[in-house]
Amino acid sequence: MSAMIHPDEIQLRLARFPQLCRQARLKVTPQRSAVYAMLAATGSHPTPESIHLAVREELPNLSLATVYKILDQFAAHGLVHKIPNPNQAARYDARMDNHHHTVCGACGRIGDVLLEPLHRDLERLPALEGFQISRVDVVLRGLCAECAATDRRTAS
Amino acid sequence: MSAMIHPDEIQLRLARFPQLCRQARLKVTPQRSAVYAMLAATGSHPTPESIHLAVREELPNLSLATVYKILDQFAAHGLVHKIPNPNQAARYDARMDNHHHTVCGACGRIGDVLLEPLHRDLERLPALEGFQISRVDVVLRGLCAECAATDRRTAS
DNA sequence: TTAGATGCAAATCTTTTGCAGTGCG
DNA sequence: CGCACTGCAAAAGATTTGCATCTAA
Repeated sequence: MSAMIHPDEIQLRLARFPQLCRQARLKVTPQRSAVYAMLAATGSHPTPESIHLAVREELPNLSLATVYKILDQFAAHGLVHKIPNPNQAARYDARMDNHHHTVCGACGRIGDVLLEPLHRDLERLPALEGFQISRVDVVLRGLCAECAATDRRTAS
Repeated sequence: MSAMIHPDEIQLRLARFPQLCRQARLKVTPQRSAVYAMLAATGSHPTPESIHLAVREELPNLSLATVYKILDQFAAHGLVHKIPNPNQAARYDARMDNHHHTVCGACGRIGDVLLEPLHRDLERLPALEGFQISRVDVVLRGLCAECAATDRRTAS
């Protein structure tokens, strides 16, 4: 379930970064570059905490508060995707296509699912009564294949 | 968008409450009854805080921690539905049919949307790779009809 | 040059926990 | 009567904020 990312894809994202910042009127700082690079390179969905930990190896003075600020700005300007997580640290990723998430209730792992057709269907729902959709978040909760297997074995 | 609830529907839910508790092996306490009654009677999606405030008029000693415990248990046993809200207090409702939510980015109001067909479609997605769905949360973010109108008027 | 960014520490907000006392079944 | 429940206060996270200092453009 955890996506492996093509080196080419990473390069593509990094190359686009300065331009994305300019569009968002954000200055290109070492901190922002490092955070973005870390996110662009991973297929996992790290928390601000773990992003901080990882980027700190390169920028030892980077503060957690700054990571939060940077992630918020990135999310607000559409550079990254924020996955709010009930009563736990939020998760972030740098994929910006329309994809959604599976959350395993046992191991907590977050996976990606493509649900492209969903958006088209949703936009013409009469039940929306004039609501203008700007983002659709779909979270599928349950058990990932592995935990489901363990569960079956452990079941009383 | 905010649902008006039939008095009959409220009665139906309340009548079912003791039975639901027994199934969940939860004792029927005044606190639990009051919290459930409050949720069953409202079409809004109150926070633990506002539930506490409302129920306190009837049970002045009710503590917020208890409200949290009760809501968690209710949600765990399927008596109510928890809507986790990014970096804000969670919201709860007592409707347990398969419905989803719109969140207005301007006024914060939460509305209900019925997306019954969605579940059937999701369950047979190959992309899930063995993931067992137990709950689907769909959150449509954007602007409600009223805020969208205001927005258009206020736009630069 | 200067508006915007950063780092630190303290504050805030939501939710959880420990524990003694209480009450439902 | 016993175990589950409650209330209180204190703790635990996650995230935000104030402010002095820096730095990208």
